[in-house]
Amino acid sequence: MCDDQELARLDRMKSYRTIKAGETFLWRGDPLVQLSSVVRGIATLNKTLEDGRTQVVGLLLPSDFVGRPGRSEIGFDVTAVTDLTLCCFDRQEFERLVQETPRLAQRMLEMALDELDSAREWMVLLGRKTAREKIASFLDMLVRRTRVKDGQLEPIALPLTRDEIANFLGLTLETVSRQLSILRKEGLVEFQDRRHFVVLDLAALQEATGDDADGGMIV
Amino acid sequence: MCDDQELARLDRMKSYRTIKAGETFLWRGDPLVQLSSVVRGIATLNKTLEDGRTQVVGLLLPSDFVGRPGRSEIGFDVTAVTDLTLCCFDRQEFERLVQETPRLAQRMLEMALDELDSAREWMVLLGRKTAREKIASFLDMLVRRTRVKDGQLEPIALPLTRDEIANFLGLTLETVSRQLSILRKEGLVEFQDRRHFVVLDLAALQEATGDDADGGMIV
DNA sequence: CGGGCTTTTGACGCCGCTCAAAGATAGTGG
DNA sequence: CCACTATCTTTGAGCGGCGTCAAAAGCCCG
Repeated sequence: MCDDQELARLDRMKSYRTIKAGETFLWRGDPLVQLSSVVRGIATLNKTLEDGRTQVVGLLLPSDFVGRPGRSEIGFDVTAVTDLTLCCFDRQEFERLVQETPRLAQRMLEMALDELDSAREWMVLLGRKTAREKIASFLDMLVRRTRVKDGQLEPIALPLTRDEIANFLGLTLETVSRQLSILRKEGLVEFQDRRHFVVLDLAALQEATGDDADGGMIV
Repeated sequence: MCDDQELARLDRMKSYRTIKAGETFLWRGDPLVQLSSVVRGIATLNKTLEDGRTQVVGLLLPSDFVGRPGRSEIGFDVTAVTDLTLCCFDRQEFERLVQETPRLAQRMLEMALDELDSAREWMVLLGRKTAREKIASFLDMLVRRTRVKDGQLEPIALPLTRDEIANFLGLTLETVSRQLSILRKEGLVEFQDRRHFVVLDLAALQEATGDDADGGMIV
């Protein structure tokens, strides 16, 4: 994340923590005593309305930051989607480090602004896209994420259940399932099992996102 | 925004610009040469899909920042809702200033994280709330914003047209109009003209937002 | 007074939600 | 190895909220 003797100091104050899949380990409103960053696994930031409707407002992948310096309360529930390993720091000590380390603050700023851009792209999806476009956008995002490593048409992991995807896209799990079936029947994608798919027609998939050519997720 | 001799330096590099209501003055994809902050008026960050559907992804009020340091391209269209006055800085010079001024970076970080929290609250609204709840949430946000100054039940300005509200909430202008009429007929609010309203029953309005008691917009 | 714009209201249709049931899949214990 | 169960997923039928299309009403400004 940074490259200096600050790393050494970060090193001394860090500790590791593991969480089992499915567990919500930070709750909105609780005091925020530790910050952390994801080492391994996937987590989501969620908010639930009083009647139980849930929206995922952030997806945390390895290297992503959890919690926010300069705030004493947790703003959103955080749930482990898979088994999770975190690298934790004491919040106040970390804040002190940020104050004394200009480059760390700049790096944090950069990360926050990137997340803000992603959140805004996601707002377009939530507010204006159809179910089909939402699903296509979601798959396209996964493709862009994994394409870096893979050559081309490798099978891609679908890390979330239908229900979790629904809460991510502002849909119901039934609609997610139906739209995935439609894309499959149209030959855009193919499933080897329910958690792994291959893109057969990337152009058509991106066409189905509703975005203009370059306009995909920044994520 | 900051309090030192940096201010003096900021002062020397700043210039003012005015934009007329309705004008889109920054376009997605254009090179980002100037950063600015809103002095007077209201602007929106928008993204438009290829078929014309538009989503407002940010509301810019006086003191809010426009553009983002560390990126060379504009990420979203920016439109003046009212007549607008901006205070502009050269981007590269501002970035240099940020690098040399730790406290400025920390302040920018704080602002970015606050915006990120608002964006996430907004994602819940866009993804999960009904039209009625969206409208109630919007009015409630305006109330919270203006209540600071006013004692209590002063008339509140509705700065956007029905169409702009619709693009903000992920609705159509007709639905916005209908839901406002319903809230009016139910006696929760009263309109003196189409751009100014009074809240008659704040408890009922907040009940209608769908949030739990404390859970409103952070904005 | 007249023309353009915003807003309201109505009628209707469709997309996605709800309710329901059956089909996969994985994990567990006999 | 095979029930047996719990969980996840698929698919269907029906409905309702919100979008679409259309027209009328209110408002601003010349």
